[in-house]
Amino acid sequence: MSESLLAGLNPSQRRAVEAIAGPVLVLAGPGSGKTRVLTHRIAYLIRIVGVDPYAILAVTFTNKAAREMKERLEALIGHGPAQALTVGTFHSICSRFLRRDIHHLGRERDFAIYDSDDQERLMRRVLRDLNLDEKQNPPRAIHARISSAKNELVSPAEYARLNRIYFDEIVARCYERYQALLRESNALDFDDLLVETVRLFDQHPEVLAKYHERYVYLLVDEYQDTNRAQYVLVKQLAAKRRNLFVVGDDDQSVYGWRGADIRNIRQFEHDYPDAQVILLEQNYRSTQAILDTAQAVINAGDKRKHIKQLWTENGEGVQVSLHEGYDQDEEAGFVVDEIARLVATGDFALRDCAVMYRTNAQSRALEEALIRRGLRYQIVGGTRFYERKEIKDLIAYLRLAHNPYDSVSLARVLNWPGRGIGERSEAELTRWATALGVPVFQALRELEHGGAKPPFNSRTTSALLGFLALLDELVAARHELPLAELIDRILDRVGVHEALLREYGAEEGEDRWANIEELRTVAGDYVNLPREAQLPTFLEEVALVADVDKLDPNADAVTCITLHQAKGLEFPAVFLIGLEEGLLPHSRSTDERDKLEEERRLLYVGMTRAKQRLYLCYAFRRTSFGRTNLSTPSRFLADIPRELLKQPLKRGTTVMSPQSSMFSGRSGLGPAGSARASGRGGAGWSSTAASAAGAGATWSGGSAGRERRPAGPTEVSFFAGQRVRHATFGEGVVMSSRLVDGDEEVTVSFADRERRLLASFARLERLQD
DNA sequence: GGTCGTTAGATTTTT
DNA sequence: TCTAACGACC
Repeated sequence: MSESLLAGLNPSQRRAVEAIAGPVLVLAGPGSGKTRVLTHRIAYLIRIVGVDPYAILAVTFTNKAAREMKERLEALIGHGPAQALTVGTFHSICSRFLRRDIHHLGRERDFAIYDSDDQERLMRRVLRDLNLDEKQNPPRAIHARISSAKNELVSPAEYARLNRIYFDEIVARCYERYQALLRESNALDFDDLLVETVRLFDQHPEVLAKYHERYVYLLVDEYQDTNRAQYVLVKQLAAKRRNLFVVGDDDQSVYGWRGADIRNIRQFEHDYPDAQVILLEQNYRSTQAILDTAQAVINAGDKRKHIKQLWTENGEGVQVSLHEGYDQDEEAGFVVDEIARLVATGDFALRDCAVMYRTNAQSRALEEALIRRGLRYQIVGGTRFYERKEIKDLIAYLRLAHNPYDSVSLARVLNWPGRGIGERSEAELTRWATALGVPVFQALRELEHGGAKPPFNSRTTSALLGFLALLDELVAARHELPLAELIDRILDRVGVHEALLREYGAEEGEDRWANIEELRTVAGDYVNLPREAQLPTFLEEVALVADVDKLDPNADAVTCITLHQAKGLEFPAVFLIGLEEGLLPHSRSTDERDKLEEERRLLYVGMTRAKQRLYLCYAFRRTSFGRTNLSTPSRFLADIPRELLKQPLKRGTTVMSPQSSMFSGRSGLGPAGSARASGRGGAGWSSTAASAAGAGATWSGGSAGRERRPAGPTEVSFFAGQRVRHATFGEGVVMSSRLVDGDEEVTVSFADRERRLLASFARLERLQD
């Protein structure tokens, strides 16, 4: 047995599998077989060392990874033992712990889990309660601060103590109130799942001891993306046994914005001085050509402590391609054509191809091109199923059946479908509950008993009582019915179908109803669980599923996915699109070095997803927010030696300026390449708006024959500051000018206001100063 | 209290 | 370009 578990592992992987005791850090380059190491190590512990699977806890980054790990383990150790393992994300594992032990913190186990939408709604209520203006204090911004504070394990009291700017004082007050309302609603938000677990272990050593007793071996995947709270949690759990095995790659740390702290992995040896450190450098995924290109990008970044030298026996492979599209549509057209071509060769299936991008918005042009071409595809993310209004409304009813104190869900459906409880009455109800110091549900109960004098007229009162009766009925039904039937009861009793038809008309109403039916089908799968467990399990899974979890690897379809979600996946052919300044690196990440480096790693992650073919694409101009702008190729591209890239030249295409030797060679580029390239896009890419739009741009159309060349001017003829006269509007000053769809659009500030004019029509007269 | 039309703002990335 | 939120009306 030992043979088969270790066979086929390289010496480093083998060391990692066999390093049983004490802390171990595995720095695993992309495609170096870390999943294999994790699963084989677990199997090894069970089969060879004789560890009870019950004593093993493994943390993965997504539910999908957890599921796959379990599946692989089933093949290695059998169904029974695999089921006894604890495998999941930090959030799902914490949720499980808390369902069991949250009563030690004086709370109830039926808590609801608030997602970002719920969190924002609750924050709105907080602002209203505190009489703060939403415009001046954007709920999302405040919540973002609170979320970061939680990730850093900073409590409301501590936050208030930290003397800071005025805004923080507001945040502190909101934080306090926000937590109070969560508690009143018997709810936890995503961050609380971690924070409360840490607090539980901190305040109740006897509970932690129980977990110490149980979990002898800890494994954590994607350790580079852990935040402070997760770091502390791991430390708590590992404190006694110290059998902590973490796997990660600081080159793939891309969740800094979510509180992930790259130092957790970089300082592991400092935290655990006796740690064994194992580097996995052999890559089994990609061709050498892809690896070289990816390493050129990552090595041009900041210096790292452990520099991995990735290598592979996979052979050189096909050169990485670089492609400039005329605009996002042509870029998408190229990608789609190329996918069709790859598939036609018979070497690739649709499922082998993935297109990756920085922002979800980029998927639109792509989706259109795929539809036009008739290729099957699946888009990960975007408008998520569980975020659709009708789905969230139905789930709100389910959550109320589970926990009627859930104030966000209550407010959500209080008047849906409309039952005569308008905005006014809702506000009144909330204010009344706040005054009484009770949850809204409790306030409704007061109304029923005619206790404290309620501020409602008789019509509103009876509407509210009708709603309360409905809630009571659902809460009762929750104990009597299996999940699927509970849903049917809600749909029927609430009149969801009729409401949807009334609200959206026949066509859209039926579409939305189809979504409801889909949810109903999903719920049917829970019938195998004990009746009492069906609803809570369902709600928890709904709350904690990630989009990527639903990716179907068996569907024969092109995968469209953000770079973040692509982490951990691999595809034979990968297209990275939108490699432009402002997009990657994203414009909000260019002002800080750390953020910029994270963008670089993001590109690296994307590139290293590719097994055989990698295409790097950018567009010459791009429309966002309905405005078209010329774009500059990403500065990171300048870090790739030109000889590593193949630029598929197409008929009649000369890309950009004559010196489109694109890369001025790497000589002298050094690690500061990004710094040098900043602002102007790098010397090699002197395609600033002016030169690209100017004489140098000998662009003559996209791929074979698709004529998209602008017929109008190729460079702007008006400049900011210039004084002009218009026949109707009089004199004005040019604010800016740009090329749009073959014309020049000039923004001019006239006496009354600013106007956008097309140069070809406006006949602007240039005035001398 | 519900409906319609206008407008400002939005898009980083997500458990 | 698209959406949610707001204000004017019924």
